[in-house]
Amino acid sequence: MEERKKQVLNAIIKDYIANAEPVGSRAVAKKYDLGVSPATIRNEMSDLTEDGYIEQPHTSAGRIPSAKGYRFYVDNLMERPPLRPEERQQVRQAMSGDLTELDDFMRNCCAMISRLTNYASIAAIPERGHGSVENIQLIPLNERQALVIILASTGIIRHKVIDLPGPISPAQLSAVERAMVKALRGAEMRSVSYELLDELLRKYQMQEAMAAQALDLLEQTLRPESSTRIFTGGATHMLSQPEFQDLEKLKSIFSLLEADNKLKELLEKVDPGKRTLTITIGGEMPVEGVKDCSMVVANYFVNGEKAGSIGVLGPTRMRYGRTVSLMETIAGELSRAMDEK
Amino acid sequence: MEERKKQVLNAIIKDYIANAEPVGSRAVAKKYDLGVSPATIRNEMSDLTEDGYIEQPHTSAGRIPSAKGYRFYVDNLMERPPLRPEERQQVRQAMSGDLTELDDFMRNCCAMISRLTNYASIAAIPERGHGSVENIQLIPLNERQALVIILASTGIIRHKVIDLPGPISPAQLSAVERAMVKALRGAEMRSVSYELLDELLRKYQMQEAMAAQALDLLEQTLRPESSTRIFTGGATHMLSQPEFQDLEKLKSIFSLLEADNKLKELLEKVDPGKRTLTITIGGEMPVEGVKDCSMVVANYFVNGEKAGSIGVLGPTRMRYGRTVSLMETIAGELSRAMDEK
DNA sequence: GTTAGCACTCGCTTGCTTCAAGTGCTAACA
DNA sequence: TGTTAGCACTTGAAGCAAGCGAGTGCTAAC
Repeated sequence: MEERKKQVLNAIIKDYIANAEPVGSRAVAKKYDLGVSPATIRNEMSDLTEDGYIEQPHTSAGRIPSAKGYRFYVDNLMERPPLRPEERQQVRQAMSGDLTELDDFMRNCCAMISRLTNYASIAAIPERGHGSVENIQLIPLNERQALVIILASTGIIRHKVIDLPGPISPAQLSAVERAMVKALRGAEMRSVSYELLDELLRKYQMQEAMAAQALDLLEQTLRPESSTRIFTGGATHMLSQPEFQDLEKLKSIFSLLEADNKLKELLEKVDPGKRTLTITIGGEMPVEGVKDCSMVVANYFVNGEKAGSIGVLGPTRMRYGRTVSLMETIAGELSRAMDEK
Repeated sequence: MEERKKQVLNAIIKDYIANAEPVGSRAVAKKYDLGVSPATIRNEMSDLTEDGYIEQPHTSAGRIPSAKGYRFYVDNLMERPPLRPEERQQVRQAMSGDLTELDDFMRNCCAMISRLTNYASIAAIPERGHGSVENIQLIPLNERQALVIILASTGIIRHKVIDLPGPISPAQLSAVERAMVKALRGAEMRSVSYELLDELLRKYQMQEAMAAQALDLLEQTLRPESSTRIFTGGATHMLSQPEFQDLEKLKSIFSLLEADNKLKELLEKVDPGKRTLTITIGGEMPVEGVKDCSMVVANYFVNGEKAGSIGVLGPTRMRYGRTVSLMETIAGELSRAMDEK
């Protein structure tokens, strides 16, 4: 694409992101000093429309960016302004929270993101946690129930009340506990599975009955149905976006944000995978009802392994550059906070 | 109030709750068979308007109930239809969830309420829990941190990672644990405080240094800042209420529902106290921004002591009777579920 | 005390006009 | 050949008047 076309596209997108109103040739010529007249801009805009980068809501209106236009902008034109000191400060503060109360920590993190971006935020953490197993404790509650506590190397604690397969004395339970610790200390949290434990326990030649009990315990604790925990924040901000004055659109956005399983699916589908960050724009969104939205999702890592993802959901008219800068910083800080311990 | 006036008021409120549109004299005469003509109804309506039970949006419209009208309705006219079997079934199912995972249980409970009412739901549980202390465990994580686990008689488990006042060996910690259990087993959860523990520990003549440590532990665990936990659900339903098509109203409702501390305050102020249930209507609402809303809040009890509250937030044009029936049932079932253990 | 009748009020809808923004085309210009 | 000025044209939004209809309040008769 010729340089001037890029400049025109850039001007249109910047202006539209700022004002949420169709941009005319006159406005481009006036505000963004390209050294040419509105008529020339009009010609460029006509070309850009033909190529699908911008659209006309109706004949007598200016142009608005299309999904393709945003995509080009994000890939080629966008600047990534560094965070301002006070913003960096807010990120730091959220990160200084107590990691052992992970739920509160993540909720707080979402609140911080929404405060800084004015968009909705979504975070996912794997239920099993990450890092490696540091300790396992089995605490008898009564004859038929016990509390399993797994301490991860990240400092995060998982706990779950489980039903015992049969009456087990505290002494027996403690023997099971010792065997489990021996077998699993140092293992990767995410790799701790029914199968792994089966293998390990056989290796350590636990007696058959006890092994079966331990397996059952662990399976209950790590049951896959609760494989991801979802947090959201700042949905209210959506009400203030001029493109979401339409109640129907709001309904579909809010019902998505209230449905954890749909959010799970969404986050999985837009996951950046090995990369740190991914941007999904409008029609690229993999679920219905939020085709007018964009997402910026970042992964964070513990020991080089993906530990979770966190993102923002906003209108396609999103301040991409700023949001990307923020999410990159946050993901980096999150990785650091969890690695450190 | 004369019988016929009551009938007219009842008819107007019922109709307005059902259709969300001003009710005219003709409609009342036609749909609700009072055996008199529209003209007579008009006279009654004129009186009711004068007395402030109903209002006219403008001259040529019908009447809508005022807050005073709703209040009279709720106190004198309202019927409380029993739950339908399938509704009762849904309540039962939500109550059959795992109480030890109290957060999930309450979230699920809120979801059920919102599904049945189509209003937003709010629940508060005291962080300290209720019932009495059944067991306390201190688990060393490292030299400077330990995990405190408190098992309540309700079957609910509280846990918290605390920073130790100084390096304590596992043996020492276990001595502290034994002393704490001895001192506190059977005590009321809500009464477990710094002061009580101080007294108890002295009685049991723990050595000074260890007592100080134990006190510090417990104080951290029961720190008052986290005194109530709030859950919400079904905010999306508000978007479908015809009276909340106005974005500004929605904003104030949603921002309230996102602010846990404001919800805490709200629930405290509308608390039924000793009674099971309270209804707060429109202008009676104690916080700004939800003066167009009503709330039905119910308490549930463990051993005759208030254990928490749960309620719905909807438009003043709420189906009060139905909602009251539902909330009474739920509060009853909640009390039962927590008492049983 | 109740009712029929009727004039009156007032918001909502419809259709019309006007306005302003912005385009696309053409012809002139450098 | 690329750029620009000029201008006719399109179209949604805003403003306005007329007509409609739901509903009222009053009066007089029952």
